[in-house]
Amino acid sequence: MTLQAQPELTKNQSLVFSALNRADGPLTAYAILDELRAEGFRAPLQVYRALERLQAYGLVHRLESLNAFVACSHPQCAHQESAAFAICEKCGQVAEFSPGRATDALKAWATQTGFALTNTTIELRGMCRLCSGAPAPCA
Amino acid sequence: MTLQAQPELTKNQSLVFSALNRADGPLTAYAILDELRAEGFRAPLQVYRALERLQAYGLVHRLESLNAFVACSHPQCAHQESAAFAICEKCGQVAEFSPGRATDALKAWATQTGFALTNTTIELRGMCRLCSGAPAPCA
DNA sequence: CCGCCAGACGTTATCTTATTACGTTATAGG
DNA sequence: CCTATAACGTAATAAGATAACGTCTGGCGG
Ligand SMILES: [Zn+2]
Ligand SMILES: [Zn+2]
Ligand SMILES: [Zn+2]
Ligand SMILES: [Zn+2]
Repeated sequence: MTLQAQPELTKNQSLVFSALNRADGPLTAYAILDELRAEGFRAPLQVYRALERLQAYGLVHRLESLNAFVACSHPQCAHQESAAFAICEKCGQVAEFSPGRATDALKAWATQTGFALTNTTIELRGMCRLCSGAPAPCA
Repeated sequence: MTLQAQPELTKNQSLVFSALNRADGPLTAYAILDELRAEGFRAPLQVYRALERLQAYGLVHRLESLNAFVACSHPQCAHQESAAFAICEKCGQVAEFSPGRATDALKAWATQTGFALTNTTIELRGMCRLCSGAPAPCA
């Protein structure tokens, strides 16, 4: 994770960050690009460059299993602890949580094995409470 | 995961599976394709179709953070338990292990939250024992 | 003030990864 | 034999990510 200090965001970084915050779920880089064409974005690299910084600042997470990005749910805590995500396959909602005990278990494995752990990806797939409780898509 | 019963493999499935077993690390779909051009493979879809089945049979895993695939390290056990992977960023080796306690913790979170969990992705990044112990790349 | 550097930016082209669409072949059941 | 199903072959295209280049800015030493 190795979080970087966070200077003030540049214009492009702010635009990308606010696009992610407006969205009610994860966005792909190209979806962000389309969101921001009105603001003058023209090329994927503008999005990827901003995302790279935002991730380094801990404001944005990448969902590996979706090739998509979400704004951090609790940026204030800068959650040094690795984050985990529960992705609803019905409605697309993503819940971010802190997998304290799971991370501890993985760290223990790493220590035992001699693996120098720098980063952990945890992504859960399934259905959120609302979607699994009712047949209709959740609000 | 929902593992499927495993009938005998088709020719293409066998070829893809053996390519993954020959490799000493994960392969991308296109790397597999190149491996198998000599055997008559011509198009990505031949690889993706075989991978799809092999994953369903539990013989192959996809590494989400690499967009790559590995043969299962212990296919005999059909590890209903979700697998976890430790990826060395120096030498590229991948170690598969059973994250029992971590999975338990994630299941507990899901139960508490009302999330109907079907699948868990756990991928660790860092350096393997050999690479972090010695400056030279590990054997 | 001037020259220089580093960081952000813009643009194009290209590369990698994955899927859609459609037609063919092999095979098992009735 | 007829037909349904699964696997296969091929071409085209979509989706995701990066390389390579040049420009523009603001800060700083001289
Ligand atoms: Zn977060
Ligand atoms: Zn849902
Ligand atoms: Zn396995
Ligand atoms: Zn290594």
